[in-house]
Order: sequence, then C-alpha cells, then structure tokens
Amino acid sequence: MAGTRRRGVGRGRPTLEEVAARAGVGRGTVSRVINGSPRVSDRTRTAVEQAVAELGYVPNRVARALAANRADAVALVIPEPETRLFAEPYFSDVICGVGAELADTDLQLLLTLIRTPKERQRFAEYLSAHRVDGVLLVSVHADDPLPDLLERIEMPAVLSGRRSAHESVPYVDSDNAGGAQSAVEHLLGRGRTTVATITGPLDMYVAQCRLDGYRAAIRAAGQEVDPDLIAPADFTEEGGRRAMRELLRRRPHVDAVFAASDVMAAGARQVLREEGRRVPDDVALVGFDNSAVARHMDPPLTSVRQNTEEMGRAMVRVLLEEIETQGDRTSKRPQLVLPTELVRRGSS
Amino acid sequence: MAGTRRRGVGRGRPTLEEVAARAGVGRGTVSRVINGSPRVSDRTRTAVEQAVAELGYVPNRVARALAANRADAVALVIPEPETRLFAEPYFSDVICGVGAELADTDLQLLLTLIRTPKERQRFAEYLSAHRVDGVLLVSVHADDPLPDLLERIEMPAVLSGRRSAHESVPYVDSDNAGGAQSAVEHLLGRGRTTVATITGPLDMYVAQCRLDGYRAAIRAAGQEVDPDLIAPADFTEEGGRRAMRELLRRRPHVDAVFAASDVMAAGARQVLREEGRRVPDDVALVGFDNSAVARHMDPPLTSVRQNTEEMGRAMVRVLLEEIETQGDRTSKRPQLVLPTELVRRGSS
DNA sequence: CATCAACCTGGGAGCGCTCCCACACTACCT
DNA sequence: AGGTAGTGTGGGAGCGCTCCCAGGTTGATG
Repeated sequence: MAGTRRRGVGRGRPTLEEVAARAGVGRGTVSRVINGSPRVSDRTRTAVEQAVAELGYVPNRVARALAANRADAVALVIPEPETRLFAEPYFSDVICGVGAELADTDLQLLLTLIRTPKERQRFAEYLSAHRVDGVLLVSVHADDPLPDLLERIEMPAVLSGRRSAHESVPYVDSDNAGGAQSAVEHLLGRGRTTVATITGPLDMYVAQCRLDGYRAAIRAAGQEVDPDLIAPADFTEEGGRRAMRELLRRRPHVDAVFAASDVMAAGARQVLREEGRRVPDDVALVGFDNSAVARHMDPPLTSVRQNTEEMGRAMVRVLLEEIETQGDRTSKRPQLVLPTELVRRGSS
Repeated sequence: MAGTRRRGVGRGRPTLEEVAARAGVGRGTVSRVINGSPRVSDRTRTAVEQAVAELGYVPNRVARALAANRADAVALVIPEPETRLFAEPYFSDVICGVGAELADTDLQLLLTLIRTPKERQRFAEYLSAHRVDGVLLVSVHADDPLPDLLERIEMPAVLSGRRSAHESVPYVDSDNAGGAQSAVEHLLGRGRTTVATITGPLDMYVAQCRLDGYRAAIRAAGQEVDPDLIAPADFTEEGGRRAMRELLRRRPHVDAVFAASDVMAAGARQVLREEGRRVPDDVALVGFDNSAVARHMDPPLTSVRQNTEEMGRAMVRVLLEEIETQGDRTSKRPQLVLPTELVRRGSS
C-alpha cells in the first residue's frame, strides 16, 4: 500500500518536444507522425522519422494515456476461488492466444487474479481509476457479479464461455454440445450400446451443454436417454471416481463412458481398473479437454479438443471491436462459438 | 500498431482538486493524506478522508505515474521459444505466487510473452518507455540477452532460477541439487543398487544441478559414479524414451532411475512397459517437479516437489527490495534458494 | 485575378497528479 | 523581545503527451 519513492529509469530520454525541435517542426506534427495520421506531408513525415531514429525516441505511454484518457492496456481477469484451477492447461493456452493476438497491438496485458471479494473490490476500483480499456474474463461462474458490474460502468468486456443460454455480454465459447455429441457418436459408432456419461456440476452452463450433446447423440441413434446412465460429478478426479462407482452399481453392463472432463475420466479409469474392467475392451472411455492428463493415461485417452489458444485470440479480437464501437449502442454484441475436434486414442 | 481513438470510462470522476475544494484544503494536503504522509494534522486528515469518502474519490494512477515518474507495475516476462513450455504447471504456480504477493501492494502485474527477437525488441522499448518499475524473469536460458540488458539500463530484475553457478543478477531458485540428492538417496535407501539418471540438457544450469545431486548421493553411498548410468536428454517425453532405451541397452540390470523431470519419467515409464519391466518391482522410478503427470501415472510417480508458488512470492519480495534500494550501489544483491521435498508414491 | 475549399502546421490548453518552495504559525530557547 | 527551529499548509510548476483551433499554403475553380 506504500507510497514509497521509486524513481524509474529513463529520465533524460528524448521527449516529443525534442524530436520536434530537431526535425524543425511543431509538437503537434510529431504527434501526428507518431500516431500515423494521414494529414502530414511526406517531406515532413520523413524529417520527423529521421529525428525519431536519430534520437531513439520512444513515446512515453504513461503521458499518452493521461492526455488521451485511455490506458493502452486490457486486463485478463482470472477468478480463482478454488485452488489450482489456474493450473489447468486451459488457462495457459488461453493466455498464449491472448498474448499472441495482443502482440500485434500496442496494448498491454494486465493479469489480475481475483481470489476474494476484497480483491474484487480492489479490481473494481482499478477499473474506475482508469487503468484498462477493456477486460477479458476467463471462466466466470454464473453468480459472479463482475460481468454485470462491467456492463454497468460501460467497460468493454468479453467472456470465455457463456454463463447461460441467453448470455448478454459478448463471449467466445467452444461448441461444447457439438463436441460432446461427436464423442458419444464416436462411441456408438464403434458398436457400444450402453453409453453412460459423467457430467460436470449442472449449475454450470458448460456442463449442461456437454450433457445436452450426450443426449442429442443418444437420441440421434434412436435410443432412449436412460437417466441411470447419467452420473453428475464436479469436474474433479474424486468426483469422477464416485460417479464411476455409481454407474457400475446402477448399470453393471455399461460398455462406454463419456466423461465431461479428462480429469474426471482419469478418476473413472482408476475405478475401472480396481473393478477389473479393461479399457477399452470392456469399457470404452472418452474425455473432454484433451489435456496432458489424457496423453499420459494408460491407455491414452480419447478426448474432445477445444482450440483453446484460438479462443484467446478470438477473445482479443472481439474485445478490440467492443472497444472500438464503445458507446455505440446500436452495434451488435459479438458472440462466437468455436468448433471442437475429437482426438482419438487408445481408450476407445 | 494503431492509434485508434479509444475513450475510457471514468471521465467525470472526482479529482484531487475537487476533493481539496470540498475539504477546504489545498491540493498538496490532499495528496499528502492520500499518500500517508505524517506531515498532516489529525484534524485536516479527518476532513480530507471524509471528503474522499463522500466523493468516492479514487486516485488516477496514470496521472500519478506520470507526475511521479514511476509505473506502479512490474512485468512478468516469459520467454517462450519452444511451444507449450508455458503450459507447464510450473508457470501457473509461479504466477499464482506472484499474484498473491502482489495483491498486498498497489503494484500491477503485466504479463509479457516473448516468442521472437522482434518481441524482445518491443519489450525493451517498453522498458525504456517507462512502463514498469521492475521485471520478473521466468526460466531464462543462459544465452538470453535480457538479464544483461536489464542490468545495463539499471532496471530492477529478479530471475527464477540461476543461469550459472555465479549468477550476478538477483534470483530465487529451488534447491535442485538437494532435491535430486534426496531422490537418489531415497532409491538407494530402498535397497536399489544400480541407480541411473536421465538428465536435462546439460547446457542448462538446472540440469547440471540435478545431475550434481545425483552424483553426490551416489558418492555418499560409497559407490563410484558410472558414466554409463547417466543418460542425457532434453526434458521432453520423447527424450525420456530415448534415454531409457539407451540405459537398458548399456546397463540391462539397472534397478532404479532418477529422471530430472516428470515428463521424462513418463517417457521412461513407457519404454519400461514396452520392455516388460515392472515399476517399481523391477525398476524403481523417481521424477522431478511433482506435476500433474506424476499423479496420473500408473503407478503414481514419486517426485521431487519444488515450492513453486513460494518461489513466485519470494521473487516479488526480492524485486520490491531491489526497487527500494535502486541506485544504492552498495546494497547486496539478494539471492535465495528454496528447499525441495520428496513426495513418495507407488513408483519407488 | 479573386474566391474558396482542402490541406498542413504550430502551439496553447489541459489531462490529474507529485514535488517542492515559500509562507504562516507555534513553541521553545536565549 | 528577538531569535531559531520545527511543523502544517497552499499552490505554482511541471511530468510528456493529445486535442483542437486558428492561421498559413496550396491548387482548383469561376
């Protein structure tokens, strides 16, 4: 919280004014050149560019931000109530995509981890205090107050994933239902007849979507959806174990399981081994996320891949558009759904 | 690269001046109260605090940064020449620690991914352009020009991990040698007689340290170090496979392997399975990093745990100290080594 | 040759803060 | 009473930029 003295590097760097003096022009003109305004004659532009090069001038972005009332930065917000969520490869991939897309911009990436209500409060103050031009929200829960807060203060924002079927805030999401459906179709296509599913927490929309995809595939194959083949869990390994035990109890002849996450699939696999069921011979297994866990299971796990990095990139593109059209109440809120892909491995 | 117009939220928020007017004091006084200066009478302070509360005043940090010539931000730099390196849980843990430690500060965290020399160039300009007060460098290679660049422009910086035994820049590192030693001692202690090691790329200091730890444990047990039991690899799964095959060829009676990373251990494990060697019955296996991979292997992998999150926290503390004592040429460069811990699982 | 739009250009004003100097005011000593 | 600290306080001067207006130049047009 301190207000300790910290003197930065760079005192003594050339300023706009010095460049202007050297080029024999006014401040305004240099500013126009720097910002690529077309209203500058070629001769002047060349002269300024040379002065910039000679002096090694780099604009002071803090001054620019103050004068122009913008931040040249976007925040990536990661709510992290449960531990380790951030360790999911999902996040790092999104971050990679975001970073890659941002590299072509002169925007900076601010990383904000929000663990407590107090930290959320702090973050809200940052927003008011003008620190960012827009916000990327990763994996918000349905009851997170942040999206609505952002909407209220008219801060451009993009979600990764929807909170519900009628999400009002711009978002980029994976085709969860489609991915789940193709996974289950794959199992049915390989001759499995009793395909169960282990779901995520059903108050999360993403879990609902994957379950919907499961149902759609079952029905498309002309089967009835058997509620006893649907075991809800919570995206954790332990949850996967419990759900698998439950499934074996209720439907001992189950011959395939679609788990809505790789981690739950890993839990299920352990139970199957304990119970002496071979994978894939007795029970075929498919996960979701195509995480590192999937590759390292024995046998390697078939899984639905989301193009997570592309999600990050798309989020940035959508956010930039939002920032651009800000205040323009007529513009539509962009909402994107990215395709998924089934990665086949030994488990199915 | 655009200079497109972006108008931020917050125009119309109260300023210092307005708070001063409301409290019936001067600007300077409000500034002193905000920054916790002791040179303010209690009465005045109370009046100002009340005005701040009534107006909902939040300091504009951009203006503050410009006036005070500091950034109130630190950059976390992640060089990422090879893909996926960032997906290692290592990074996310460090980031968590950094975020946690930074939460008590009014510093912001800037995330910078550097993939190409061009991006490094860009980053160097950022630094000159006054965007950050200090830099956290994660997993730099020995030949990375960044640390020296930072040193030259006197930008406070902290490394995670050393580049060599005589690192000049402040750093926070894990006790790699100690961790490796305890892993090998553990294997010897369980009666194994022929303990091999799969190393990382030996031009990386961290790989050297882990190898040194292996050698120390072997010698401490009164054995000679057999060069044929040392197989260099590159921290990849494929490298782990190759190294394991090589070891089996050279020393078929090997009964334990210490791999300098979990991922390499996973590769080794596959080869052992192919060759019909049971783990741990025929060959005991220990990894390093205690990553998710370790938990999901079959049997679960014994591994050396680094307190990665604490590394992140420590890095921030060291950096703050560096920023504080900046320019003070007499102050010592803080260098920290954090202990590791062996996590025992079924593979040994 | 006058007129006017279109185009460039310089530089004042100002973004919201910190820094610091100067000035009051008190308290305490000669 | 005169000095000498020490303590609070106000406000001018800037930080380095962008914004924008006025003014100058140019070239096409009547």
